[in-house]
Amino acid sequence: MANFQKLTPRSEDYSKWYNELVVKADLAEQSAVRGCMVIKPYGYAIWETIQSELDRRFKEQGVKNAYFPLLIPKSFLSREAEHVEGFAKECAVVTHHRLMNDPNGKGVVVDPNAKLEEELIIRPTSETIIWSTYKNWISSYRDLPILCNQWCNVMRWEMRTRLFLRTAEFLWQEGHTAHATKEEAEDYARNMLDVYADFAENVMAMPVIKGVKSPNERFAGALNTYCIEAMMQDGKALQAGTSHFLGQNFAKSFEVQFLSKENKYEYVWATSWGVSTRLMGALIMTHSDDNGLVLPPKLAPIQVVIVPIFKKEDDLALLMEKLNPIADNLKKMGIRVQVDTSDKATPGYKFADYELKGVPVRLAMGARDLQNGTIEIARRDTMTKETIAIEGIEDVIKNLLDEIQQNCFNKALAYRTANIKECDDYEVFKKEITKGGFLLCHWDGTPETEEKIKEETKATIRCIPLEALPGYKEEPGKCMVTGKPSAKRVVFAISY
RNA sequence: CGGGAAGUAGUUCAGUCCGGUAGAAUGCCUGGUUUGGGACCAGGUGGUCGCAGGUUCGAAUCCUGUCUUCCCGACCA
Repeated sequence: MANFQKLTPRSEDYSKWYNELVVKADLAEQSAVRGCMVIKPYGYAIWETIQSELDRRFKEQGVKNAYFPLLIPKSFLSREAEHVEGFAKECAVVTHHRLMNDPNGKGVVVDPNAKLEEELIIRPTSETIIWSTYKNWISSYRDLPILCNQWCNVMRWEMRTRLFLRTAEFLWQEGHTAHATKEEAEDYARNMLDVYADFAENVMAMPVIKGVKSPNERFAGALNTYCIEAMMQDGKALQAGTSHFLGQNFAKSFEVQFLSKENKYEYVWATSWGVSTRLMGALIMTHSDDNGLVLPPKLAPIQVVIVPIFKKEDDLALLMEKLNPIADNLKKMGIRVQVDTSDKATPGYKFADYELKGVPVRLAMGARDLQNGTIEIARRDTMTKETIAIEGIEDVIKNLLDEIQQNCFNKALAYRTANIKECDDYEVFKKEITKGGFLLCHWDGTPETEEKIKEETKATIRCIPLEALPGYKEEPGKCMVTGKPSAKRVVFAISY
């Protein structure tokens, strides 16, 4: 244990161990550029898996990928009043297009003669540039719907950043759709929420609550914002994905009209939806433990690692005679396998290192196993291991991966269930909310009450659930603050 | 932008109060012994002490200024 420098989380100081874990796990680090992050290769491999799984689901919905410009003319952003209000405070602005040698001989300076006539904004989101483009793509009802998505980076100059959860630059996908009718657009926004929820629960093994944002928390320029909310291991809420029904706001701002079957000009209806590298933060904070990352198998870049334990080259050769066929069979079954034959680290070091990286299943074989015809199989989620016969190991592993995937989800769901309570008394609420977890409360539906609660407790309405949570009934009641009537309970929590 | 803290080896930090040869652990390199849970021994590499002034025979240490980072608020996917 001599070399094992502090990885152990001080659970009460979650963000600190989280940073430590991530850096140690070779996922990402903060770069010299304020608040931007460097995602290291192993971390990026996780992001690539997220991308490919989501992309497949988008395409099933008829979505096509496209790419739009990084720089947005300042005037575009100001076309939609609420939108600019929401983003103006966090925009990076390009003002010049050239550098020159410093006349005083100190490196380079901005050339004052290269000032742009109109400043350009580095996209914080692409609604405006995309809608200015859609104007040229749409003239008839036959052009609709347009279902586009782009994978890109965006920049929001936040006051304070937090690795993965709120970096100045982040990677994401943003979908932007245009529809002929209100109903179709609303359905689409709602439908995308289901795609996100399905991905979160079945791929990331992260239970989420599907809901609607209150007007206060709504996206700038949207009529309705759907979201999925997840609970992290410290009881705080994290918004993991959003889908917005934008109405005709952007169509009107950018003059996007189409000629209907009835030969009338109408404004198109819009949606936008996105998830970001924040999902990587969600992944880590949902499943990881004191030993490092825990990855659900469907997202693990390495699903099975095989570690031969040997002293000499000859021993390794004997072991590989047994291990190579296993590795080959697993690969044929579509399982991502890595065999670590390196002699540069001891087995103990390798074990700990793959645990840090969250590899779901580890196989180890040494001289002892070779004699007995056995192999050691260890699972990351429970940190248990057993020695079993080599025969039929492939099927055991396949089943085990499924079981681990399910167990990750069950564990997270059990934690969430244990930390959700109903609350009808505001004084009790004030105390309970500081302990973390979600509180289901009645709310009178007014922004004033929500604002008051936020000021007094820092808690916000995470969402108004679309359906009753498992084990709860949807029923009317009275607002816990004002006593006014409420149709159903909403989810309150402290959020990231 | 308010309130706090910190900048010293690749990394984590000690040394600063009370000025006097630049330190530890870890990492990295070499050699040997090891290898079933982050091995051990020996040797080696590695720092304009954030930057700029000032005080002093002498500054990592004292003084002034400045820059940067982190934490807590306001803002947010």
